[in-house]
Amino acid sequence: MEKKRTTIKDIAKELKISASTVSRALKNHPSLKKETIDAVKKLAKKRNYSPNLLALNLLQKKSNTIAIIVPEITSHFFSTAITAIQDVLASTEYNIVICLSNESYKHEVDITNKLGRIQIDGILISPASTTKKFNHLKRLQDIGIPIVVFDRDCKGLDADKVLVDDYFGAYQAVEYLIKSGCNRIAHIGGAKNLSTSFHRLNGYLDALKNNNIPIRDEFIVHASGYTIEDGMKPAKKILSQKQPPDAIFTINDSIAIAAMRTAEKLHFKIPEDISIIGFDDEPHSEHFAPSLSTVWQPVYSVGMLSARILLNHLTNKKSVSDFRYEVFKPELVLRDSSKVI
Amino acid sequence: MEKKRTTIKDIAKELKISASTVSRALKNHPSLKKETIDAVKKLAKKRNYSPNLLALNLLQKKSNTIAIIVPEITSHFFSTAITAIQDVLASTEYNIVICLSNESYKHEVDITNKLGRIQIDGILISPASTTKKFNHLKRLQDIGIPIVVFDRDCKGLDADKVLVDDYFGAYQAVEYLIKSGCNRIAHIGGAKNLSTSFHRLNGYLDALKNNNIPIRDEFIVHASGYTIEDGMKPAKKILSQKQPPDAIFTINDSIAIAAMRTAEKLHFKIPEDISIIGFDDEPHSEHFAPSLSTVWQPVYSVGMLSARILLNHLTNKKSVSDFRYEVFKPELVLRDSSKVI
DNA sequence: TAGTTCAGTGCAAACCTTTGCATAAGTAAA
DNA sequence: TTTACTTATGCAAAGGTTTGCACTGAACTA
Repeated sequence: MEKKRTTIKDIAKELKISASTVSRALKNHPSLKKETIDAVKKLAKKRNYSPNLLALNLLQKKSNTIAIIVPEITSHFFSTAITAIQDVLASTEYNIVICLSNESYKHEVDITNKLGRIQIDGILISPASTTKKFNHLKRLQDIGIPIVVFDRDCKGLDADKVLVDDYFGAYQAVEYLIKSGCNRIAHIGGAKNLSTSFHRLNGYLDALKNNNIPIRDEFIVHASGYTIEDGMKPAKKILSQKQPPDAIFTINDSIAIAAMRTAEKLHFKIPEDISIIGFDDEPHSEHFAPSLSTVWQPVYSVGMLSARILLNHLTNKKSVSDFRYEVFKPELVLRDSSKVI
Repeated sequence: MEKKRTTIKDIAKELKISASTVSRALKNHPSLKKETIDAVKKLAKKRNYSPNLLALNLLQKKSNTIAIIVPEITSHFFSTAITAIQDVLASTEYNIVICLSNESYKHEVDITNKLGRIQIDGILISPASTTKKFNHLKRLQDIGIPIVVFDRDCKGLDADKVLVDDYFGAYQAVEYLIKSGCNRIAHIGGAKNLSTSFHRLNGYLDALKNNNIPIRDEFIVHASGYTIEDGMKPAKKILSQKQPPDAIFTINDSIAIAAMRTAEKLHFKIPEDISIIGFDDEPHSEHFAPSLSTVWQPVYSVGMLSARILLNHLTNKKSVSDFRYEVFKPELVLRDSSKVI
């Protein structure tokens, strides 16, 4: 039933020459007779020959494959980052495997083990929110696999890093809220040990401090995930207080939607009674009711640069210990969910 | 610098036994002495041995890898489908490569060629909108690679198929519009040769016909892509006619947003002056202004079933010629962008 | 004692390709 | 005619693992 794939040996046998000659002919080796080369190429085409990459991989001890490890792909951020990476890598000979950790440390470890076994060439990773140790990544570095960390930092791991200045983004957003007259500003944060959450929280805190606004613990809540659904409970908790806030800065746009919907249900007017600013600037955020003020991130650039850095490592193996640390600046995008100054 | 990976040979040499014995010991071969097995396992653990999958792949002539080929991953539909597939495949020994065709036939062909070379085990595909011929897929089937087509049909290709009843979804939506009193119903469609666009268009047409509503060519426009941006021009074209429609049924939710925004700009009231129904039911669609009526698709189920069918083919190789054809029913979800009956 | 059986292990081939070195035939120079 | 060199090609090893078959030595049977 299944046709057997044509191999170099088949061609060699049919042409009554050796496999090595066939191999060289296909590569236009200069010391071969032109007729031999032509004959081989002709037959190769006729037999629809394509090299068995598996054999090559074994020979070269590399799989020509790059892995991307991300917590999920349903959010705009990661799907866009992956698209950017793919766009850069498409023109190279590398295959791409995309692995979803599902925000689980255990999954992530399993994945990295698997990747080690198939002799992956390089890794681009944004760690799971539950990942606190990075031994699994160090192990891979130890056997010579270059790793580029993007968006979510791996504190303590020496590797190339392409990040976004989350602190700056948060600071800008909260400072704007203050300037627009808000002084009871709440924050719905994300998973606590994520660098992104951490820096956004700090940006929020510092903006308050530097403007002499008291920090209230009851105004800081953490969402358990990143979907609208995940934002509902924290939003309710914040908004149903006796003395509710007059602004909310959220960890991402979906949580911001949750906050907006909850605010509406509780008869707050946006932005008159309460301003809301998100983070990410998803393509849809402009079209919510009201349109969402948010912090735009240069996702595509993050993805592209990460891929380029990895590619660089793979091409010139020399500068292994020389890690790059790149930080992109996000931008505040003002729309109708926040007051005009 | 780079530590060399421990191989079976290394262990054999150190223990002064043969590589075959080591191989068997690691697999608990019954004819081996218990002490041998223990000794091997102990050393293997100490040396942090992990099998070289590249060698195994070559031996077994398969890569233990399944490929997913999709046009893009930034939309909710495909990212969710992929997540579903990944969820099913995570517990198996298969690796997953995700390939983006970028809606380009040429890309798709390049991808399939590449996949053939790395001896992929199976493929899940939703073809690009520009793909009309399927020889590239047939070629892979010919060398024994099972293919499961999902969501977007490949007309003329014999393969397993997991689809959504787009005709039914469209018919339901348009019939509802008619029942709610609309009789000048427009349609913004998608890429013309996609099965999904085709069936949704037909559902639209038949609903009109069966209710004796004349079909107007000026009410049928095709968008060039699937983003909000792509929907702006078609929406404007339809809405700026002297005798504009009183309802629009769009190929997806993003185009529906474009229609809503355009309608608002032209001072139509939704749904009083014009009803709008989309397709997909993205997580955000509930939160637009107004919340969007749309057709929900069982994406996750589509992904899961596709993966299961492929897995089945890989486990019991026997029933190769027995293709499955599964169609899921979508569901109309009514919100505020359409009138209440 | 010779023959049989069996546990335990090793050999070598196979998977496919690449590549350094060797070899063959042929040509040109001495 | 011999030497030296060129041109064109082949041999064999390497990469890591699996597996059918063969082998060794010991224990047992007749």
